[in-house]
Amino acid sequence: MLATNHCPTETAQLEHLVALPPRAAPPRADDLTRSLPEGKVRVVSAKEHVYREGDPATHVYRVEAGHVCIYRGLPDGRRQIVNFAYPGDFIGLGAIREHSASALAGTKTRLKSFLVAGLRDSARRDTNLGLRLYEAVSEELAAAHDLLMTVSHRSAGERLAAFLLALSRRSGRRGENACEIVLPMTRTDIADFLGLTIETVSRTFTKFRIEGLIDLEQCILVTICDLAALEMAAGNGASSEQQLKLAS
Amino acid sequence: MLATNHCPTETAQLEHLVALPPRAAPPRADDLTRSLPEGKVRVVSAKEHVYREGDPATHVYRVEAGHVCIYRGLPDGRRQIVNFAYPGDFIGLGAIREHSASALAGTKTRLKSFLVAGLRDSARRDTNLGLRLYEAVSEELAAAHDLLMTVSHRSAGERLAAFLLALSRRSGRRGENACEIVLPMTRTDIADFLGLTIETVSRTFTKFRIEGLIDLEQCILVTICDLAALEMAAGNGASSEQQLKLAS
DNA sequence: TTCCCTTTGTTACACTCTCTCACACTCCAT
DNA sequence: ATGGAGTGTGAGAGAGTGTAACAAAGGGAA
Repeated sequence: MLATNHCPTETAQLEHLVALPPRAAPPRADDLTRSLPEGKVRVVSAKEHVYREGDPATHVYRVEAGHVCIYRGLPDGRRQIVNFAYPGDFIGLGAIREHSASALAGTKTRLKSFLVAGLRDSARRDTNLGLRLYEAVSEELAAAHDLLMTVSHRSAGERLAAFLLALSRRSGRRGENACEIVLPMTRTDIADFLGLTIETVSRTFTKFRIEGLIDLEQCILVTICDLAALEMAAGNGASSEQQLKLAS
Repeated sequence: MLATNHCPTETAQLEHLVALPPRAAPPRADDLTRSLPEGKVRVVSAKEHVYREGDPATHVYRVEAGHVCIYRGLPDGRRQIVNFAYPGDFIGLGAIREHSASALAGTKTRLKSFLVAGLRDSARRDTNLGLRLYEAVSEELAAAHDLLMTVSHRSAGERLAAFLLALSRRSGRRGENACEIVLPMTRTDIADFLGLTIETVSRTFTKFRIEGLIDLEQCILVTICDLAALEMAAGNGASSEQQLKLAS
């Protein structure tokens, strides 16, 4: 094993990989904000919470740069990341009175914040906004069901493969290279997303590398070498219907 | 092991347990239907689909009697039940263009159907309906996250205990006896909901019975003997915050 | 009714995958 | 330099699975 891919605290590298160019512009602004007053900018540093489970849901946010982990926690420390929010994504939408999940900035993150009260007012005036909110949350629901399917019925290899493919598709959708995936999140985050341990994630990465499915550099840059084999490993043999989706 | 709890096809028994008395009336009609024209009745027999994944989302339904399993399927047969819809619950709400999950009647089921087109029209007129739809789906999203947490990070015992407690709370909310839980669904359904195998579900039921947490009769009637111990088994030691919720 | 067949549930045993624990290594910040 | 955070890898343990066999109940046919 000549694996010399060791990972630095990712802030430094990611600042220019993620934050620098908004590339293909905020790709799908969901045009949710068009009916809203301009949001206020909020900057959150790495490992800092945007909001916590149980906080009153006063604001929703759109990620402008960086990335945010949305997660649920158990008192004993176990946690489940339910989504990684990238630039252009909204967070906090599903909250009624209080947030049902926590939002933790993975890297230094810039957000636009919108008042929930204003959102509801606008929804009462603009009859279409309510429907758009409804559709946005419906998409999140579908993504949650995808993740549920993946986590509960798939092996470690299938989960990681599905995850990489989901990130690849997301990159593609954003006009980036779909074969070069930047992983701004740590192994711990990936493990908490896929319901595995970091050791299993690490081992599975290594396995994929040895089998020639992927290439790993600096442990944050994944290159997909054999897309077909990766899809096979994800269990998307015939029907590519059942793919892991990332609310994005 | 003198376990002689064997389960009949459940239709006969359930017809009078579930369908007969709407008991405490459709408990939370979500008042979603008040702004809608009266829905048409549709009756679906046991093991028949209400709709399938991929079907165009033309209707949403409210369950009147019986119960419906909402599930996602993998081509190889593995499936994940995402919710059990009971009388009063809406199904099909989260679909935008086409259904993202299938709905299978577990027992003979009576539904009221509502046209999606009509729903959207009404939402454009009644500014509050859109928001109520949004909130309904948001609740489903929170329930999906609960299930995700349960399935990915909890042991078999914790999962089953959390499931029984969720059903118990649901019964309580409906004004029924919270300690006598009727299980209209099969072991297979429970397994597919909790991400386990039927053998493990069966073994865990037996374990709980031996430990005196529950009593089993006819394998469809569960009596909670030791609520505190069951909550302990579910991992709800101190904070009872993290409970499995059933969208209901 | 009785018999047969299908469906559903229970239990035992061997096996497998993942987790747990342990330690080494790299890079970065102090 | 030193410590901390993040990652990679190995050995052993354990929870859950898969296979298989059996039991019980219901439905259908005669």
